[in-house]
Amino acid sequence: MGVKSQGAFSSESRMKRRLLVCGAGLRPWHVTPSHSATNPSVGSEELTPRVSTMTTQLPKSYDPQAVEERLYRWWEENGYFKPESQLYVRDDEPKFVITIPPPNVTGTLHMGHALTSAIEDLMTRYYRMKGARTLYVPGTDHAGIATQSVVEKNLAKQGRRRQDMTRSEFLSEVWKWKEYSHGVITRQQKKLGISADWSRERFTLDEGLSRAVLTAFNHLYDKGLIYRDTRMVNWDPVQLTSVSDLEVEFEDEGEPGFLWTIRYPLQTNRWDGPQHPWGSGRWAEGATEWITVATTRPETLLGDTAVAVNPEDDRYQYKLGCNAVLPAIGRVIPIIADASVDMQFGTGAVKITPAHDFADYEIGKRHHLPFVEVMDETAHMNEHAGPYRGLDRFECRARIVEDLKKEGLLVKVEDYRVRLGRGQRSGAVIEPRISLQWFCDMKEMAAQAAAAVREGRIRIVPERFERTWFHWLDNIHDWCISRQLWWGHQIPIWYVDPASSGDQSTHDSRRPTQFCAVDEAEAYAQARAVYGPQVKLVQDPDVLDTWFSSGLWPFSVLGWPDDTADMRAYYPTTMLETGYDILFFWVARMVMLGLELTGRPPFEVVYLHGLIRTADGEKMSKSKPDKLVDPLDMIETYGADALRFYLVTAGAPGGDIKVDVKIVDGKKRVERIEGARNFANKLWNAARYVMGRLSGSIGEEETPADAQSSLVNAWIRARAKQVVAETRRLMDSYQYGEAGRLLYEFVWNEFCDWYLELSKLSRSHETLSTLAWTTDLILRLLHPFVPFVTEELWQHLKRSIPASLVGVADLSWPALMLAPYPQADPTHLDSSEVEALRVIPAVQEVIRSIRNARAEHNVDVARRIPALISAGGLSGAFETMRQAIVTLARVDTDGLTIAESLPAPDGQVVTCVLGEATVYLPLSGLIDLEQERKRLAEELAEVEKAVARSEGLLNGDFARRAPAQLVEKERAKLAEAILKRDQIRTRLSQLG
RNA sequence: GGGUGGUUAGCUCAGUUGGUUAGAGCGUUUGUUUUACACACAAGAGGUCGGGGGUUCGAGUCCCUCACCACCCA
Repeated sequence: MGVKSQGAFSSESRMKRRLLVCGAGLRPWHVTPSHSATNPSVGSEELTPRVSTMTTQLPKSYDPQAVEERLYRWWEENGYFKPESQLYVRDDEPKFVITIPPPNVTGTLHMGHALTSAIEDLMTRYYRMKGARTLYVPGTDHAGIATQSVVEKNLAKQGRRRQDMTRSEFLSEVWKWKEYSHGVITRQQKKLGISADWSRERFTLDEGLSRAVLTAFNHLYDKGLIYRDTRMVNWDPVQLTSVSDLEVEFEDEGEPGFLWTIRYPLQTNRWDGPQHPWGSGRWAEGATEWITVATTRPETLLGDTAVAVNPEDDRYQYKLGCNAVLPAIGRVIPIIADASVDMQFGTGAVKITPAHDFADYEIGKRHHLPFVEVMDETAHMNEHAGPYRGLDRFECRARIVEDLKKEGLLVKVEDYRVRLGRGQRSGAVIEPRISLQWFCDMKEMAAQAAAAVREGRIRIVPERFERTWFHWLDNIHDWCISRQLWWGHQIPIWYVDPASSGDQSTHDSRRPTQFCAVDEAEAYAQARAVYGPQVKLVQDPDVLDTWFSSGLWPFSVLGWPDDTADMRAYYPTTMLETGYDILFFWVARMVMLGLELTGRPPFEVVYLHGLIRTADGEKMSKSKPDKLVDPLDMIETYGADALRFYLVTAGAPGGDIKVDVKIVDGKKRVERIEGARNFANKLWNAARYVMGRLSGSIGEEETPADAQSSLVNAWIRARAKQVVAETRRLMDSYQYGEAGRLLYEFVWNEFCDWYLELSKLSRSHETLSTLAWTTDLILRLLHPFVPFVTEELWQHLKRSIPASLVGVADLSWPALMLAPYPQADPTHLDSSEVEALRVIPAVQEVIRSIRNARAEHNVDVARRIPALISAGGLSGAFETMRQAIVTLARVDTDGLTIAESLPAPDGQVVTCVLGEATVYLPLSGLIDLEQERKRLAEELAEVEKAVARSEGLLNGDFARRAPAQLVEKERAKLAEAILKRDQIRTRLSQLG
């Protein structure tokens, strides 16, 4: 049975050829090796028809550095990453479109980015090979705060400050940085081998994407979803900008701090206020009544406008309605009742600072309290802070505590864990601050986004993240979208300059004082229609939150808001792949904005990967250089394929990956990446062997197939079909790690360890043909995981295939990356394949048991030993496989006896009972019969346990309730165990 | 306070409709320059799947509960 009949695998391959667009003349290799088909002599004394295993000119081990850059350039220059260049496209395969999560142009990429790239490119290459029209859109994000602060830090090193420059001067510095960082990032991604269409690369501040931002803003503004309001926001006093809730980070345990308990004097009929100045030590002299509050932020008391207690709190009933006198300031503030006060916390009375605390802000609004701001934008105390004016907030805290003590107002100080919010980028302690900002109303959009997932229009993988998705969207807050930065999309709102509008109009509240437009000209047109030609406009100086523009990414990169060919062809996209840490930041916003602006979910599937961590499970950071792993380092050390294979197989979907780094001789080593590197090398050498066989094949092709090699070939074909089907199943259910591991084991443990070894026994045309066919298949299967080594080998295979074998595998494609992914139906195996799947494992078991016995008894590897196999129904099969047993178990050719039933030989014999078959190894001089008895007795005990277990199962409810198939299986198992048991018993009785 | 995930071999981790005797890599033990590969080959050792309870003919897998760890949200 020839290999050419593997129709199931190649039938698709000639579908839909298209002409190559460009670069067809380029070839992916430098050297032009000529294959001189030397035919080394075969070991003469061996009866085994062992054949030449000469190598080609391929180096003995895989050298990624010699391959990767050249191949990448070749792919790219030929346009193979472009969907237009695809040669294998199937009508029944839906398109596959994925947009890269645009990395920030803040510097370089880390392992998280490498993981992202590895998975996304795996997906991309897989779908491309499956015949889906495939597009992977690359790009970068301007990353407002993050990039601006990097550039400001760089400027600071030169002693320069943004504040001393004009906006456009500063921006030109940022653009310079952007160019630099963009170059670094794209180089890194290319080193990883991503098959992204660079001709479609985008940047969030591009002209096109900026227009998308303007259009989106205008749409939302016109719909009334964007509004400006004075509210309490998270203020970063270092970056000098507002930040959204999501950009504030908290330590779970809180940070070490103090809880200060302070008493405020009450106004009474005997004491109506301080008679002495603050700091005199006599400020509260004469006061008789007090109210005691606890706080972690004593400096804010300067802005207190009330003290609140719980209305249910009996301790304070009589004080309600009294007034307290605020230390330092002397302001008279009321004691009020509010149900939100926690009676258990501190003293049960809390100071209320409506302008500097989120909770107090709400209380302040409920009770119409004055809002007194005591800090400026840099978190220094302002003119309302009395004697503390000009001090930094922390310095002020120290001073005021000291003064309170001096005035006898400090009751106690306790250690306390404080939950501090810090800016995600700056690390500065966030200051709640009242300011005028732009907000986006999210309620309706969030409901739509939740519905899209609930109704299955968007699928989240792994599914468990749906719960957090719903929880966040169902509790959404309005989004503060303005940032007080220079780097970003300036808010498209123009205000009327009051001086230009005439006195009348400014008092006319029906006239708009701000205009939203897509550009200045349009804003002026609107304004002139209201105010006449003399009106002057000033654009809002703030920029939009970066996530506003990246929220448009899947459609803005395709040309939205224009009706472009790409929008029509590739939107909605298929896949959004990213880390779970930006599910809210980014994914949710894309879904909300996509639904709102395009009316469609921007993608069908959200695949979330985990985070890269150190061996201790911490986040990798530059502050822990020993545990930090640089992907470029790893590529240099192990190759891009090794890094990719590791990242994809290291964990499960959505699971974090801990990278365990060892430093050996000053070099960082990661064992698992090393393992992946070894795999690439294994693959390299396996293919090298195959190509050696192919190039040495002249003269071999006439050799007729023998029964043994036909069986072996049928076996690997059958196994390959099973593996192909399983790989596809796993890939199609996003279980890439499982698929990678499956292929690893198939290639290493079956193809290399058994099939290649067995193939050495045959010089038939069929064997060569099967070698070529299987190698091609394996390279295709593995290509999405390890694109470089597979492409390189495939190109060599293409060239080393002899004329007599052309057509065995479809090598006509210009590149492996453009060739079809294997397909197979493992339920349709021919009879030889079914037989092989039964027989070969039994042969493997025989060989393994003989090897095991040899090792146990320290038989010299070179020594050939006799063996007698009492094979039962397998005797025919074993006879067929005689040569394999002889060679792989190193059995003496003349000393191998195979029969249906054989008596145990006398003397010192090792017995391997395998079920149907029993192997006897006469090893005189090496066996201690007493020990042999003991070993067999142990085996007997074990098999008796198995028999008992099976019998128990079959006599119980299992036989009645379990599926018939399983019961049948169990019966077979029992039968085999009984057989084995009886044979061991017989043998033992023979041994006495 | 609410939620999610984790706890499987010395280490790092797989194990997706519950179904043989629970797997891999690394490490480890023994042997081997066997003509593709020492980044290798051959043969081993190593696990009461965090504790307890339950459902089931059958549980690493489903349910309850407890412990510890991590993360997310307030």
